[in-house]
Amino acid sequence: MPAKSETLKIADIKISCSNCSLSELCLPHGLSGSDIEELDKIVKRQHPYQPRQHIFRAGDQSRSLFAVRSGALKTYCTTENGDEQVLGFTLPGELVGLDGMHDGTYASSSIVLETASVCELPYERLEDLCTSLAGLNRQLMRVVSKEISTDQGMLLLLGKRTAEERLAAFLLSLSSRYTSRGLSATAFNLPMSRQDIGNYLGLAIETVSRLFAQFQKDKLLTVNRRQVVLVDIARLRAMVEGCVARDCEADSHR
Amino acid sequence: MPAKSETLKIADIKISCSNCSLSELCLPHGLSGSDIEELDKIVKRQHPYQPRQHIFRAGDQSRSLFAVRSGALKTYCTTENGDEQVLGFTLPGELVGLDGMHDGTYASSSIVLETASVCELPYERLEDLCTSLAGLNRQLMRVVSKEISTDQGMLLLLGKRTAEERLAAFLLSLSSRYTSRGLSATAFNLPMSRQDIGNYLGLAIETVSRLFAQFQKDKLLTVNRRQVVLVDIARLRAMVEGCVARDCEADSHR
DNA sequence: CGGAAAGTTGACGCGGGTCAAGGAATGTGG
DNA sequence: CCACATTCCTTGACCCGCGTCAACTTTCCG
Repeated sequence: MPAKSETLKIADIKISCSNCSLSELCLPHGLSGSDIEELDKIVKRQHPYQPRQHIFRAGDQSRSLFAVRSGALKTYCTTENGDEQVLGFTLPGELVGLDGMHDGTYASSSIVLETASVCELPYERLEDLCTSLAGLNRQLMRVVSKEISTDQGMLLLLGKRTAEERLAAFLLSLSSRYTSRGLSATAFNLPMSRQDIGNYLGLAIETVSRLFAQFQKDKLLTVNRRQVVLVDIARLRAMVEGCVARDCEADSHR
Repeated sequence: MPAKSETLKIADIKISCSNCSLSELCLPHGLSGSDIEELDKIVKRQHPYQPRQHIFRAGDQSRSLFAVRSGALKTYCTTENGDEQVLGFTLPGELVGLDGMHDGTYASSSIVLETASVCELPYERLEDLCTSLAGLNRQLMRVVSKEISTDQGMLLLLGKRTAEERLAAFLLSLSSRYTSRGLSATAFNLPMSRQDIGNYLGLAIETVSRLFAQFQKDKLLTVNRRQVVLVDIARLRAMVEGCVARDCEADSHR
């Protein structure tokens, strides 16, 4: 299919790390212009992935990191029982596949929730580039280190917080992530189902549904299926007040 | 105190990465002999830390990774409310401080549970070394990536598992970690209090205590304060059967 | 020896899981 | 464009796992 590769080339001309609006959130953050161009050379860009397509699955040979340019992903793993644990949601500018570097296979799976454009970064070429660009190496470590901090924040949430606090924290996290992408802090669409939210927060789907209803009754937000408008962010913040780790509020500053 | 630095020098002669029995679990894993010697040169080794001493605290300027050579650490963070979430326990051969690399301060605190010898690895020198030793860079990524997988395993445990399953999984994890350090898989001392265990597993201290009693009644183990003997590992395994992620059982293979 | 910290055990109650039923939105084939 | 199925979401009723409170014992340490 020769037409396909031509389409790809045309796309490549238009899209690069240097003109990507997300570069400040993504790997290029803090790199010099020429370093970004080097990085850009190893990025593979493909046709958009459709909902329910997998970027990779747990157990697959792991060869690449993936940066999301648009859309939304869900990362999860599966137990031998067959039940699923949602590990996180990936928004534009964020990376997935970090957990595949330690033993050659991915430990989790990543599936598309909303049609997504994704940049693929082969480990091997990334590694080579890291030896020549110290800044890239440092930035990669930062991203990975931040991932660890985020996961540890989730441990706190799951270990200590009530259902109410968990949902409030979840909504505020989404809100601040949308904000740093230039979107509304108060009105957004949830890319994921109640099922996914409940699974992620360690709650039954019915509990999530009831909490949305209760939050609406309490005039904290309005919600209609996946459309959410946060009405009283201050009170939502108050609910999770003192529930986030000190010196760990990375999400809210960036 | 000139005698002090002499003591250190003598210790340095005796202890190095190349003769460390933990090198296979630690950063040197997979490195060549000469690479290990390079790594060894940047390691700072200090006097043992005593129980209740901090290796670092959340919010401190972060400058180093730390590798535990003996003893045991607890890593935790604190909310603004003042309550604590235990994030993990560090045994010999394991690293702490990975979460400090992304913004120059540690996101968590690390405190000594049992008198510990610790090797300090300054980020800056480690970074330099990574550009010349590709193997070290790769190994560092592996360690970090594994940390992410481990944390995500905990998310599953906290999100989906009953109190019983959590404690069983915790004991089995300790058992396998002791095994890979050449210690008994069945008889060991817990380096941490019931408080710490409960906090880590998202359970009340009373629940932990009751579960130990119940496990003992069920002939799964014997326990006397911190001395534990796992009597029926097979049944303990059965309890967490299907509760661990597929393709994620890193702990049990190494 | 005295006080504190750590651990155990029992009684009780609530947060949130489970089960069940039904409505609303979306997809599918005729 | 409609009938039907399916998925997603909501709401109510029930109840159990585990947190909370309290009392007591044992160990630790100055």
